[in-house]
Amino acid sequence: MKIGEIAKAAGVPAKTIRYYEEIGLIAPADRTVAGYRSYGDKDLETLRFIARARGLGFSVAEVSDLLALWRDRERSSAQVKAVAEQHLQDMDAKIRELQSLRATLADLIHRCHGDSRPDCPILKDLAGSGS
Amino acid sequence: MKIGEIAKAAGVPAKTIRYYEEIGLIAPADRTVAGYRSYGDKDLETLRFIARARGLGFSVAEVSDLLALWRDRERSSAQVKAVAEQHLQDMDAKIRELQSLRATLADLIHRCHGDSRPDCPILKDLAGSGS
DNA sequence: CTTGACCTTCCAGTCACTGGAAGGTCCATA
DNA sequence: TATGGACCTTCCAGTGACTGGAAGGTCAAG
Repeated sequence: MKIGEIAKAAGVPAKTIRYYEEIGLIAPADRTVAGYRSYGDKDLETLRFIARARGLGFSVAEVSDLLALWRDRERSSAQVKAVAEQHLQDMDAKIRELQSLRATLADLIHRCHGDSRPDCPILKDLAGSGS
Repeated sequence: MKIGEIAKAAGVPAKTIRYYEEIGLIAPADRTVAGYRSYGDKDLETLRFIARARGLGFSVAEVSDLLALWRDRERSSAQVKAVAEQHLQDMDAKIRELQSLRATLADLIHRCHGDSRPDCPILKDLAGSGS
């Protein structure tokens, strides 16, 4: 496969694949005589793995760890679980933070009548007179 | 005030204040004879406003809009509310997305026994054999 | 007069791409 | 055989919102 084909098959832009190669997430691809990158089915599997892991919000560094674990027949599932659980904790922290901010903002919006008059609790609060 | 003082007072790093000036979020500061930036109480209020709005998750561009509205005595509260509501919708979308990913990940983790054996549903799913 | 804390500018790096320019390759059609 | 268009290549720059660090200027205290 050339890069455009594998890109379509894996659902990852060709540019991103070159980028992954550049940062060492994937191995440098074989080249045709003309210098075109050439991929096989294994590369497609790898890219799909990466795409799924990124889609779950794992960072590229985490994906790199997961890839190594994936390729290691000797790994323990505990190792994988540890990476996933760390990520879950990060997600939970982020969700909690967003929910807390959301609640504050929703309250501010609720208290703003939103008409043609200039008086606005949102600005008041941001200016520091609110709390 | 010099930049270090206002930075401490506003709870914003001096570097960030210079950055805000550079991108035009705040006006260029007055300078002392020696070339040091010099700030007054109004600048402190502005920086605090910015810090609070950024803390609520507004982007710098949104903060810029809110600042303009804040300084405009003729603005309607409806204008402010519109900016805030847009941001609330963005936050809601992000929270929903994170929660959905979190649920998928939590399920995967739950199904992984996490012992010394290599068998792991997390990797299986990422490899595409899971769904 | 020196020390150390502050200030200045400028350049580079973060993260994970994305866009675009300039040029090479390949294949089908006129 | 020429040519057009779709593909490929590399390299450089930009995104958002900072952050770190180097090299050098300024100021007050001791």
